[in-house]
Amino acid sequence: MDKVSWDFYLQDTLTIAKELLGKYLIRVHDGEVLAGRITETEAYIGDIDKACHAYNGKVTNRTKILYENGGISYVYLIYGMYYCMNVVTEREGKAAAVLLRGVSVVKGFDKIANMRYGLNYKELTKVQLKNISNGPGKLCKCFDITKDINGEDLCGSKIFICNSLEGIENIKLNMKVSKRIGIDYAKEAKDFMWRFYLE
DNA sequence: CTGCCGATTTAC
DNA sequence: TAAATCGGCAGA
Repeated sequence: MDKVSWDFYLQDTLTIAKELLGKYLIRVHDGEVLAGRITETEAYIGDIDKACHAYNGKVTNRTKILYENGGISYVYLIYGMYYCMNVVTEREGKAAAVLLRGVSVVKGFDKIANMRYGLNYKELTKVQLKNISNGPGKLCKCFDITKDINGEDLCGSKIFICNSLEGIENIKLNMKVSKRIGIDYAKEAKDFMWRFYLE
């Protein structure tokens, strides 16, 4: 496995958000390898972004992790019932991250189907297949990403990202750019074109 | 301590 | 279109 190295995460956040598309999120769960190809991301940059939890230098127990050196995870609970996973980016002192909004499953099908729906992969309906991991809360459920993954080293062995996977073809698809989702409260920042996805 | 609210999902 | 559901955060 061609694991992404620590220095990748110190780059500019928008660059990382785009570069993450097509890479593979790997989760090692009870010794089993689960993998998904990243298809959708969003950037959050504290300095200028009212939608960022650490906007304008805000530091709380939850957000302090966003100020650390890139290369760790930031997982938080939203709406009382779903987790969202972010990749912390840039150098220590700058609060920024990339939210993972969608992946397509490439490895660990049965385990993931069971985690998500309590079914075997072959039992899933067309609709369930289509919607299995196409949202931030959904992919966290698929990969069992909860708050005990918060702060996890992305160069460690529990969860990390790879450029390529053995036996998996790297498909090249077109990248699209748009406004971010679900942040209507964020004034002018809601219109930033910081969402990136593969067709 | 109280009360509001959200980087979502799903079912009605 | 609305309900589910709870931790973080601000204000008192």
